Amino acid sequence: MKQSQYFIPTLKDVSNDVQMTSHKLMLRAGLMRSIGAGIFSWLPLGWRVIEKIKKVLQEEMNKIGGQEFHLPALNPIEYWEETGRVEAMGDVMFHIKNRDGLVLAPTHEEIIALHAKQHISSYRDMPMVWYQIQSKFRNEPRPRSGVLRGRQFFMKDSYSLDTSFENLDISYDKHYNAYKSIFDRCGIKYFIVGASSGAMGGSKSQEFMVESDFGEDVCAISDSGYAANIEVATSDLKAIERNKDNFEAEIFETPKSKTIDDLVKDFDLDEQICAKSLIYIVDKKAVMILMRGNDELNISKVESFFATTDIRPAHDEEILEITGAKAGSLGPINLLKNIDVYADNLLMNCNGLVSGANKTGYHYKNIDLDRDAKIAKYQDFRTVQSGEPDIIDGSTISVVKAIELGHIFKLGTKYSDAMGAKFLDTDGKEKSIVMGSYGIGVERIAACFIEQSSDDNGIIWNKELAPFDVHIVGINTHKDQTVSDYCDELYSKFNSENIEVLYDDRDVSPGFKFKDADLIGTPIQIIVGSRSLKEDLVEVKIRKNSEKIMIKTNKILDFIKNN
RNA sequence: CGGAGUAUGGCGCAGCCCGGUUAGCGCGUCUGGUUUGGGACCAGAAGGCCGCAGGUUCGAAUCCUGCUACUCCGACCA
Repeated sequence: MKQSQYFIPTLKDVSNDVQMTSHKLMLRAGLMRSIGAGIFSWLPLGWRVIEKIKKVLQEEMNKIGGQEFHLPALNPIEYWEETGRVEAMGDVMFHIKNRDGLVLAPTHEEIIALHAKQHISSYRDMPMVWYQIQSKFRNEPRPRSGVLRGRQFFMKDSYSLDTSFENLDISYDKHYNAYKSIFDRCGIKYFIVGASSGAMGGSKSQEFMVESDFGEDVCAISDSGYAANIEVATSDLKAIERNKDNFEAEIFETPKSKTIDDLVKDFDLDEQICAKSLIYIVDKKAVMILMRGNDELNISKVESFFATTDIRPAHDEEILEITGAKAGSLGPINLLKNIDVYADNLLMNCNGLVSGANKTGYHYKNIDLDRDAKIAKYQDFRTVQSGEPDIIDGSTISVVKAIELGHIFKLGTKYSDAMGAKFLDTDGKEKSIVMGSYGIGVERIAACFIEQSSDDNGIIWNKELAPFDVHIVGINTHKDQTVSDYCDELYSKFNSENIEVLYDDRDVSPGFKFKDADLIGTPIQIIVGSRSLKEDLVEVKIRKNSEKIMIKTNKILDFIKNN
């Protein structure tokens, strides 16, 4: 591609609003432009990068037997009603206003299950891996950080269809390995965490994560290799030990202590033994959850424990009605209404606890959960924090922010049951197809790569994702005929050898070309100037380390082929 | 959805508090000339209903009200 005829609108600077390095560089290098919150145009150079990513995705998916589809973004809502996801998706799904019954698909489990129902009827028809790389639409409440969270974005989504959960394990493992190959080939540093399945449903799920301050996920990782999304992360902290002395529970006045912090300060107590009592409305039913005073409730764990997302904190009036006290004085003893009380594992069989008395301005001390309270179940409800020992070998956990690049799910039969996607098994019995679903954010690969591979001058592409293999920088091509002749010759030679080449033949000063070349960041630049050309040499600049190599003009093609 | 901020030629910004000539600056663009190995220089030129709608005022980019868009923070902790 000759740069004088190619649209690469590079910029010297971008608005101060743009925070993320990758976002800045995508704009500056002329890869992409935003036309609204979470909506982007890919410009020719950026589109080449997206195409490179797609190629890696296609090759690795094809290797595990994937078959590429292209499913419509416009979906009849009826299929979404069948699986109950119109409600589950809520505002996230776009609804078409001037044509009843159409939505924009945020994902494609329903349509896959539909086609499976239409045409998969025997165990002989499986396994299948169906995938696509296609635009997804999600009405994100707050798009952010450039292409990281958009309202329209590309997703590589694939779906496995199997005859049994054992075979689902095989398809899942194939995807797991394919995803590793994909991110390895892209040259991205990532880690894999166990995750919550959330609204998708199903059993096991894992996420492929890139550590970044701009990430929206929080993960617990340690040197031993422990890695889990904070939603499901656990640590090896032990429950508080029982005191030998076991005094009678005793009520005491705490008029000024509204929070655990107040209580600790006002009465010089250990924060650990001040149990906090949280009232939640789960599936319209009130429950109390007891936590150590210094612990944070993990709402994802609550969701998966109760197997529902219909969870909210109780309102003040509800709290008063249920407990007989205002928030700040709640506890497991003397509740007004008979509700189930759950407690975090770290409080298991504890005594000597301090907690509210369900009488505004009063607390109990010396509470023995075994003796004084009725705990429906002890469960892990807490959020892991940095510094805690992990469950592998006690290595210290760090809690880091991360960007979710990919997510793989064992869905099971949730969607096939709902849509009636069944098959006849070897035993002649009708069974539901067992599904898995697997997604990768295409733009996020580009963004994460740039986050990890750039310097002050611009992007540093690797071979796999680079929009072009080489960039010929012709010095004074418009003044020096020998330079432009040689560049032209090199350019057509590369083209005939299928080496993807960008040739800067513009009539601009050398400095300008150097700056743009570094910003665009192809792995190799070939700098052609009259001085070196007189000695039959050209200069090769390796972008990643700025190494400069002088090469004989007749050897340059071999050099590029071998690098 | 809660909070904060921003909106001024193509891009990046100043001006606004404290209303008052013709709304500035840098980059980019166009013309001519000089330049050419790390974003050249000189001269000239084009390009703005100062986000939208109301209001206050003799007079509004500037003050007030409403709306819209965008950006950032937050959406367990009783």
